[in-house]
Amino acid sequence: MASSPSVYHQGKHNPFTQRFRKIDAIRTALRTAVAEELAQQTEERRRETHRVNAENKRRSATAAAAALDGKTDSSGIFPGRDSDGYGSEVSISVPCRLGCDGTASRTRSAGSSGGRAVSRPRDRLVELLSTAACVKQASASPDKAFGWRVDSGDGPEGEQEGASGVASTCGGRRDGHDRGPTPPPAAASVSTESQSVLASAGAKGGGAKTGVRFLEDILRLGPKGSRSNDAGGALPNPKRKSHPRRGGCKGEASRTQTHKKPRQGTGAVSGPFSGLSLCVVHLGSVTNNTIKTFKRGVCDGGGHVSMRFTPGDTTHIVADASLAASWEKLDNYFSGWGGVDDLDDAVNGGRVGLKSGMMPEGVPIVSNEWLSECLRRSVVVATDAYRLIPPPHRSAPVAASSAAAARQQQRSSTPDNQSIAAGGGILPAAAAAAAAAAGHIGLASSTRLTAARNEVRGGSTQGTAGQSTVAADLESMAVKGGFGARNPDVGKKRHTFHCQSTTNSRGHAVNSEAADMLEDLAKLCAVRGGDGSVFKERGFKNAAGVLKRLGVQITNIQQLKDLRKHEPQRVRGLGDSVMKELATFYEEGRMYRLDELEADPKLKCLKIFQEVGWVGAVKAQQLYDQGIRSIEDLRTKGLHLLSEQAQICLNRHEDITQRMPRSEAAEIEAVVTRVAQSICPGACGSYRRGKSHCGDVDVLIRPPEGQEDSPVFDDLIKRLVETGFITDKLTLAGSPHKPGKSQSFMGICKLPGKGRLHRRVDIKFYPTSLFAFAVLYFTGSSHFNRSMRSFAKIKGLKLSDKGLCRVNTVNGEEVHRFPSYSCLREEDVFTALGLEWREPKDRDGVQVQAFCSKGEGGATELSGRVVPVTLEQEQQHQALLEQDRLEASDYEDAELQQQE
DNA sequence: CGCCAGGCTTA
DNA sequence: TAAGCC
DNA sequence: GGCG
Ligand SMILES: O=c1ccn([C@H]2C[C@H](O)[C@@H](COP(=O)(O)OP(=O)(O)OP(=O)(O)O)O2)c(=O)[nH]1
Ligand SMILES: [Mg+2]
Repeated sequence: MASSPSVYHQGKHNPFTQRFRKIDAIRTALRTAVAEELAQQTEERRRETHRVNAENKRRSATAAAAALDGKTDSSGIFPGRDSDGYGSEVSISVPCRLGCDGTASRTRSAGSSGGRAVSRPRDRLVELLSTAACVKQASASPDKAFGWRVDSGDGPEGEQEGASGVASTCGGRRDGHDRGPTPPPAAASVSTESQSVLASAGAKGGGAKTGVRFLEDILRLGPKGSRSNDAGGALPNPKRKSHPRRGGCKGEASRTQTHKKPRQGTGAVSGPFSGLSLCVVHLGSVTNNTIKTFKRGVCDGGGHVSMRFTPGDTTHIVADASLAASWEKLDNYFSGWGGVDDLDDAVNGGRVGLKSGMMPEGVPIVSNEWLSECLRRSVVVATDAYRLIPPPHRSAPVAASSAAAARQQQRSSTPDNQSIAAGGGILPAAAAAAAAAAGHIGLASSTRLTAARNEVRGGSTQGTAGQSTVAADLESMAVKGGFGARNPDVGKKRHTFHCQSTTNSRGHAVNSEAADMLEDLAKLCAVRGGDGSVFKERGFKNAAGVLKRLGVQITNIQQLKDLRKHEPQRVRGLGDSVMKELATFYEEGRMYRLDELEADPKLKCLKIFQEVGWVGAVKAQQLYDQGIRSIEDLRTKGLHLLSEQAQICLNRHEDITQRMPRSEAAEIEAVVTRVAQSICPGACGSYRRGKSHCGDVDVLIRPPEGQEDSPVFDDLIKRLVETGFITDKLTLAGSPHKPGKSQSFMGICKLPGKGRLHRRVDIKFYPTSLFAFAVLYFTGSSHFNRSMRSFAKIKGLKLSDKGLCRVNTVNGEEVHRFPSYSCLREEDVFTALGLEWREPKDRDGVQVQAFCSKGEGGATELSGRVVPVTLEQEQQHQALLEQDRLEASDYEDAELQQQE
């Protein structure tokens, strides 16, 4: 039924925007004279700033040098320098508040000993984070390259002191073997960065192993398996029935094929490709459109093409040739994450082996070129020249930590939801501060947090749950098969899940083929860059979503045209441009624009380049212009063309382009929060939204109670670096700590032990007063954020991670900003905006609630009440309600708000 | 034809 | 200021 | 690219 057209996706289709602009002007006029004046001043200040900036620029190098003088920040990592005086005054003797367990005091001493050793934390950090050297070394010897230890001659005793101090504090139990049964082969050469870092750290005194032990201690997954907080680990997974997908494996693909294709019954046909049953891997340059083309050709020749692997049936696996270089991707692909952005098991209850489950031996893996050749010549060409051979050693995947991981697994939903009655929400800043001081910490004190976290959310176990379903027996196979083993908690099932893919019984399996193609189109728009590319990308993406959510299988362009005429709401977002593509799609199965873009070899390159972090459309084009054509080229001859961050990302490319299973994100979160003394709500981002796989881990840290200004963050990062957990720094902002300011670190980390991949991690710190805004922001999704901010905007407010402020604007330009409302809890922000609370899991761009809706595909019915499916609907609704009030009270509303 | 979130680092 | 990222 |  009522599908849920997204009112907001971009563009000013918001009916209230315009109207608001009028109000905007009026309101502005009505603001007090004081405000006006202030605004004026602000404007003046702004100009002044510009002037000064310009001047500074002129003084360029000299100025920069001058700015830096006095401090030792030669690396420039801490642009904040000492001028503010915080740097050298930071006390690190008490890094954080006491933990709740006995370890607190020990840790504390660790902190202080480290502090003593490093009398100038900032300089230390600078040194530790100095990547220039790392990068340089990296190209030389990748293995050790990223040892953070830049042996700038600084006090080695500082290092080791720190390290040994730390070690000793944890030394409560230090038994003999640290590393446990480390397989002898390659143990030395394979030593991870963290080890090497620690090794060098400890070399002078403690010995590497002590250091290593430290991290393991933090993790509590040392050899002895001493674990920590697990109490209710909730390991056993409720077995979940996977509803056998309905019918034929041929979703709509065949449907569309029916158009032109006389394609008839399967196997019986005898053609050049009869007997061929291909499993096509949707990765790399093999796109939806490619697959479609393959399908068309092979099916016509009597063969069969699927994206699923069917043991005993599949004769060949076809994958992008470039995957041979990064086998992890294939591995990951068959481990269960389809690459299909989490329709999410978190919601659907586990999609385990989306593609298949695992990958057995014996079936040849061939490059897509083979298939192209076959199609071109209409014969089955010999595969010899096209075989993709897996690397011989495929190390056994890490299974060790999975138990711990599982324990962590199910959290995500957070504390701060319990709605509070009235008064609680918005307080004047002063009152808020008082409240906070009085202990009324809105957003989850850590205890509250843990409690809340432990409650298992609906089907969230599924990461583990899903697979447990049928999985057992494949375990062995997984290991020897060499393929999808890496992720122990990913399901493996055999003949299960034959059909059926990304959606569950209900709703949106519909139109997915067209939708997928539109998404590819979106991607290519982004890759190509240029003016408005972001919006084109979103435009296509949005259109894809609209189509998927339509709830009706479209087989004919006329259907859409009719809808457009009679129920325009349902197809909002499908404009002329998209309709044109859809028309050809439904008529002949092609989107010309897509074909064209995909045929462009340059775009293929650009797309690949842009998979590297910090390489965007512009840089990619430059690289191309320089004759670079592949990642390999980039590595061999293009390094110097890349920014420092891009170089790092390139180095870690194969690892960090993989999304990680939720369980691993949980482990990473655990390390960070533990080192930080659990002063935090933990991971946000996709993790908090309950996704089964995360692109990175976004950890939020808050000040310990009563120590608003302790340098927790710097301390945390320092330790994570020393410990070898953080292997690379991408950006660091806001260090050293300044009261009331946020800080952030973006970098790369790696869990200890073999078989681990490097992962992207973002760590942020916000003062208590901003915390609610920070959690909201950092939890996302980005679409949700844009949407909410957009909503705030039409109400004359500006929402960001730094607060929610009333703003005065003139012609859309901000002219004055009032101080932020105070919101102590995430929920308060919703309230302040007049929006209903939304669980993190419901903050993904789209629908999602296949979860609660047992019943329908469209709007959700929950306890008799219709719940808006998208924020946009909510907005519209709210906006309508608000409209009158806004109009009526605009005047006083304006009054109501000024102090400054 | 203007707008599409807002803030931050790096070069 | 542009490019890139969250 | 879609919307108002
Ligand atoms: O353009 C953006 C990108 C991100 N964010 C916020 C929301 C997002 O959830 C959070 C973390 O960003 P990230 O890129 O990690 O996204 P994610 O939602 O965590 O997804 P992924 O699993 O890809 O990390 O930062 C934005 O507000 N705007
Ligand atoms: Mg993330």
